[in-house]
Amino acid sequence: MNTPSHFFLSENNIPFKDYLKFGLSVDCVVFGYNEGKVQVLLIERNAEPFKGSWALPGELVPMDANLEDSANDVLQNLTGLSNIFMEQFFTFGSVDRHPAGRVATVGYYSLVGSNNYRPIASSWAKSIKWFDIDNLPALAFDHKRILNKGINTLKRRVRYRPVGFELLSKKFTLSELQDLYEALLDSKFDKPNFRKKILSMDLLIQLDELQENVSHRPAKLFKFDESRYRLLREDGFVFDI
Amino acid sequence: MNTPSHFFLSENNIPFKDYLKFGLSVDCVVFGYNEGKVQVLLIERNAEPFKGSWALPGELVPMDANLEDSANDVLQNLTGLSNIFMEQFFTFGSVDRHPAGRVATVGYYSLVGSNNYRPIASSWAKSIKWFDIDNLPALAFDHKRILNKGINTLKRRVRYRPVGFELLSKKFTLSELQDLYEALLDSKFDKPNFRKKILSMDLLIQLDELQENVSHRPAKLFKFDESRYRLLREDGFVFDI
DNA sequence: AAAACTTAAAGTAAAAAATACTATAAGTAA
DNA sequence: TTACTTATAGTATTTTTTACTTTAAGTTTT
Repeated sequence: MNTPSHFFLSENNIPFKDYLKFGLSVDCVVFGYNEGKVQVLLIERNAEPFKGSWALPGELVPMDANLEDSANDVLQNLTGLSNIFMEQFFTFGSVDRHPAGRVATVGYYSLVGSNNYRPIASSWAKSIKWFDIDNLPALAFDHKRILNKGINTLKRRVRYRPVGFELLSKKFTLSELQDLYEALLDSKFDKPNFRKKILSMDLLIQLDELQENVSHRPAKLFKFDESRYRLLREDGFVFDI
Repeated sequence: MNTPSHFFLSENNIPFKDYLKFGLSVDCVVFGYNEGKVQVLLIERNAEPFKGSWALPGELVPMDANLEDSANDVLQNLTGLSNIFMEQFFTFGSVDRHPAGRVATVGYYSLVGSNNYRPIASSWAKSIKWFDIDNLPALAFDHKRILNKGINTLKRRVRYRPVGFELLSKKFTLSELQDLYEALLDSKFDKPNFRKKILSMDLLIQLDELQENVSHRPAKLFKFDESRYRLLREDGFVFDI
């Protein structure tokens, strides 16, 4: 552990092949949002080790797959969706984190719009379930640590990138958006001021539609203006809430 | 690549052992700061592949070493220093990124105070050299991409964490601090306003010492108040410049 | 030793942004 | 029609940011 290696293989006596003994996996923290609560999708393991425990969905990366492809596969199998927002956040590689060998795992988090998912109950997990992030079960491996890091990453990034929008349906009201941000940042905002701030960014498109089936004055629906966001970003604009 | 694995090994026919064929390495983006320029430490490779090319310092992670330990070793061998600020930023794992096998690499960046380093010229690299980040040579492997991602990470994080201080000597003047931030964020600040902003954070301790050997009025020296920063952070304070 | 020069550092005024609050609009339910 | 709920517009106050001016404290030049 004190001899540098792949640049100076001649200096030690360990052949390159002896370094190719790692496993590599991806684990996904899949966030959702429902009824004012931020949630995360967990599976109940159907295989040893930790059979029967709750765990993050993930897989060992196949030798011929890139990391993002592997993470996307996990999500696709879980939700039936592709093209979901997904971002790497940290890699966990402690020597003893996996009981069966040296396996490092790359953590991804993804955001699933509340009406857009359909968790697929399949044979490869005893069950799949959404958990509120403030009421989580015990988890297999070091998944608790991974999940916590994922939650912290989301809470930090949500302030400086418009990732929040990904958690809502395509069309949403400003109150829904505000509720989400209040849940994510655990704070309260003044309603008129929140409106002003969001609208002044010029990132929302107001639709010619109103909320339906509500027992009060219906709110206008908006959608996120993604192309405009890209444009603004090129000019150095930083989303900030 | 379409069959999830380490949770449901029974479902496919690939034994666990066949997944343990990855190499894992760490690569370090070591930042320094000198004469108004942000710099990075590169080595000239002394082994195949890419012998003679410039590259990021790194090593294959030994089977019994944690990632951070491995990254620390690299830095220790390179600079003779331990306890340097160091943070993981991204993991690169494309199928074909290493010509000799499937090797994923975890990127770390570290910040070295300008008077604190002594790059160690040793046998394990033909040479070691600081490069200004706006004047970089071609690099081995996918190290250009790793380096760019490291630079972008630094430039983003420097706004919200007081990492900038790590790049200066323990004692510094406000003008030096301002120059550094101007270099990192590539912008100019008004001097009196910069002073006010920094001092109002209450994160600096003013020393009873003045700058020396300057041909003009000497400035007061300050140091970063780390314990106070930790305290403030617990109360939810976020450094922001 | 005085004058010129350079950078540090304090102060002040105007502009902009964030915050707190009030008023009105537009729907449903009784 | 009235009460009720939430949306949305508007306004006034406070705080923060930005731009600029002045003074201080050293070195160098003549």
